[in-house]
Amino acid sequence: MKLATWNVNSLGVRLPQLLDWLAAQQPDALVLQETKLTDDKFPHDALREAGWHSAWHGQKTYNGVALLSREPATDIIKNIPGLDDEQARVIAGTVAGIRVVGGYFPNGQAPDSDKFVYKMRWLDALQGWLRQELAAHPRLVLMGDFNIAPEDRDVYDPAAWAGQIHCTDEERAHFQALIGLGMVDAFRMFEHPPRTWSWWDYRNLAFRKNQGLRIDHILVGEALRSAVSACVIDKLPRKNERPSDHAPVVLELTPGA
DNA sequence: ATGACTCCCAGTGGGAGA
Repeated sequence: MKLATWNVNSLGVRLPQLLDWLAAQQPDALVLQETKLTDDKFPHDALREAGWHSAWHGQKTYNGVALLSREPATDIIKNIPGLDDEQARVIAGTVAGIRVVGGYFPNGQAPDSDKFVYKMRWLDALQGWLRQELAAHPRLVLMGDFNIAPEDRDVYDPAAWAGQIHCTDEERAHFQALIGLGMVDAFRMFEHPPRTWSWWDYRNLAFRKNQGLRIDHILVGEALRSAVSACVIDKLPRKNERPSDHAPVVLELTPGA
């Protein structure tokens, strides 16, 4: 079984690349972030014609998430229950017995900003909800654009980024708190080349120079740990013309485990 | 050369992303 996450930075722009990637990768489920489409503009017909079911939760201009799957997802939840949030950042559903939670975590902009306060409040709410969700659905996968680089080895220039957004102690503590709920960072279950990132700035030739961050993650509930057979970042779409600034992250689970 | 972005909605610039 293959699950994946991809921040597409505008589904309107990236739909052809998404269809190509789906055809090549054949995931069982894929969560998208930054669709940047109101719900009436979601391209469900084009996806359905290509063989994919969709659930989506969007808004104008910013944010927007979706859950695509070969089989229809059930028990769909949009946003964090109990959190009063105008921003479309979460979609969850059950696919083939796996509880799939897709999230577009707030950016936070700067540690001294109102947006950072919102990021902390959002992370608190996510943690509270996921504690319950994991209890109800131990076979859970949380994936998406976390906008957190968990460790210095997830940052191309840790000295320059020290204390900066994505790298603050507060954000990293929240990442560890999610792990503490009983999940594992699937990427770190395996060896990878150093300087493996999931995001590269559009500016400064960052991709060519491989200056990036690992901020897109897949956390797997402990009940699924033994089923995890691979977790990789697929850099290929970042080499497209007009790419997203993020690369997909892909998880493989052993069937029947 | 040590520079070099891309969305969106606006409306010929500005905010946001990370």
